[in-house]
Amino acid sequence: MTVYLPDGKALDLPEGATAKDVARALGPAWEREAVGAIVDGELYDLLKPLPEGAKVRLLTEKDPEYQLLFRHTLAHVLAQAVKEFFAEKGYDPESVKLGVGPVIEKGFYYDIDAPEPISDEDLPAIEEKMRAIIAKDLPLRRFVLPREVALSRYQGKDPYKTELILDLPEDEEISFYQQGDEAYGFTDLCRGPHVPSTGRIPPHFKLTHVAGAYWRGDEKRPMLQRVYGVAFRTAEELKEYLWQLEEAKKRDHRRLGRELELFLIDPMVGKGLVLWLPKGNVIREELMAFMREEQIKRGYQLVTTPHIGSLELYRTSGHYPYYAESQFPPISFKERGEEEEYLLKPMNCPHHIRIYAFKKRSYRELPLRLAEFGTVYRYEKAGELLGLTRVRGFTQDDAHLFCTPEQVKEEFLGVLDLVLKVLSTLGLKDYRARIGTRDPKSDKYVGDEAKWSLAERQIEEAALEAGLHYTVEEGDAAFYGPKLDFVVKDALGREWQLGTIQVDYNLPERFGLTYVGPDGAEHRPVMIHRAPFGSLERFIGILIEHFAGDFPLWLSPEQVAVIPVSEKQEDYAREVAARLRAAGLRAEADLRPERMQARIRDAEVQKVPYVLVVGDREKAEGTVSVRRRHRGNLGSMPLAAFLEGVLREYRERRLEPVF
RNA sequence: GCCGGUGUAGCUCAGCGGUAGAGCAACCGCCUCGUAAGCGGUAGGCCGCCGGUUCGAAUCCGGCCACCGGCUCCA
Repeated sequence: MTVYLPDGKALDLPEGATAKDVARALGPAWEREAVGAIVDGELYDLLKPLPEGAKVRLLTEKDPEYQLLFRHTLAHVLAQAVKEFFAEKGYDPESVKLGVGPVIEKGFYYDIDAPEPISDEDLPAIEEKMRAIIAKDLPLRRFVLPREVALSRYQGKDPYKTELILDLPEDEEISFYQQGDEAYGFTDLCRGPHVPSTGRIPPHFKLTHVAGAYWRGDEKRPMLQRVYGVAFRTAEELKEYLWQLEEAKKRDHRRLGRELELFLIDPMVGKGLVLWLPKGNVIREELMAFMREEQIKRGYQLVTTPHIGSLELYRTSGHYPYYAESQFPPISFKERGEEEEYLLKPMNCPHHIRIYAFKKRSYRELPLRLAEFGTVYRYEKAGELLGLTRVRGFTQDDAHLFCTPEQVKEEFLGVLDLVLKVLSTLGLKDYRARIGTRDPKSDKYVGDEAKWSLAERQIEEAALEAGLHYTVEEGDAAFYGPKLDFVVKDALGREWQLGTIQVDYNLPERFGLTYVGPDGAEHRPVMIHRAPFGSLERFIGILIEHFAGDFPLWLSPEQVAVIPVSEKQEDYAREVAARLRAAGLRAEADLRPERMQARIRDAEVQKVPYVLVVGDREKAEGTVSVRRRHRGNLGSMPLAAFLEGVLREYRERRLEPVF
């Protein structure tokens, strides 16, 4: 057979040759250094036979793909170590059954059905066994078995592997990787790729935690134990990762929320229910004021609707009983003889729809844009709740745009512009856009296929026109329509959906909405659901982590702290603070009987953007000594000059300080 | 909801069968101070809740609750 090297040179090799043979042909240095190969753009190890005519580029430990190889092998080493761990406890190694063990972002995991729970305390012992396996430098071998033989290895012993084999397509090769030999080693069903021997795994890895994980992600199936690990090429990378993890924990919005007194989640009030403290509420109010301004500029009208609605309303919309599992149960008065039942509102759209329907609408009124900071309640599963990012009661910056089919694209683009304005105003650059489409195999969607396709096409066209980078994810649509979501990661790498724009042809149909067109006939409007922040709770949670608590001036709960050097300047400090407040700023004089240094420190720790230190000199001259958060003393200036600058920073919602 | 872990003062944590501790915060007092913690004192606890084992439980066991890490779900 013939393969081609990156420089175009052909290499003749015997049939069934691997990248290892390529390395050998290139000389002893390559034979020693090679760990894998890129074959026709695909990552191969040294063990898998090359296809005829392949373009082969060998990889060494310097190539980034090396990480994928040894992380994958580490998963196998982990599995072997866990089997040994339980064997030592007196269990039959066969009683440790294996699910899947893939490579993930910074490392790997393996899903294991163990005879008894694995706890975090077991990890050091397992890790030690892994290091021993690596030290033995067990060579890896790849082999292929016919389906029947492969099945017989696992049937009656390991139901997970059996199922994996049964689910492989008929024409797929069933490969195994063996490290070591029959006497000492481990063999796993695996498509690879791997490093050529366990000794090629750098020792810079660490088992991090254990968690339950349903077999194949299905909550109706057994739960396996997932052991997670991280692994890097160098000790520095591992150290850096662990350091970053510590730093990320300091940004955690739950921690900062308490330290900065922003919000409280009190079990006595109820889990997943947020109490906004005065300081956190400032952030909410500022964000709402910002959104109100933007919406009014863009022709929205504001409405207010109640927190509950009749069950009939949600039966019509389809939210009930479709989402019954994640709703607080209906409020019923049947025992008092009243038939009517209510639902704590899980969505605002039905209320807004009824506002649309309250009178006959003309095409001249469209698009009609109804906006509301609507608080909704959803009964999220207890184990899902997380700080501000996953709660049971939250406020959406919700709006529904009712328009003609012809107006959909323009309206969608208008909303997209608003979402991007929100993201840029807050400096959120690290987001991804995701178009959620309908999964044709699922029956959770309402409405006919033609309308779905139309809506999906319109979203994609608008996204393309706006030059947005996006991914399309099938099955991520709402039950009534496809959507464009903006997704960000929190400090610990978890993804959260913030803004969303949804095109909906179905709810107008279900509610029988119409408008009178220029032709005098009745037509069906289209709805766009949208929430640029998504939920204020989640959005602020993400903002806290994004800024690490160092909010830009316009969002800072306390914007200026005035600190007199000693008691002698208290009157001046009070006067300065009063002038700032009169100008609309959030300013306080700190008159506590602490040393000036201590009060400055407190202001820093509380992340107040500006501290004005005033002593005898400032008092005499009518100036203030300006100190910027994290930057230190900037020197003195007239109070009027400071005020002018800081007001500009505030009103323009600047991310960067003026001083 | 499921698997594993953790609950000690407002916060961070020590104590892990024998009368409950520290630092910070709070409160009181002294110091009157020039850009990130001045000094001294006082008070603060059903050791998450309920039950069990024990002469004796913060400590061991069980149940419940809350939280943490994942999984599942997310209009």
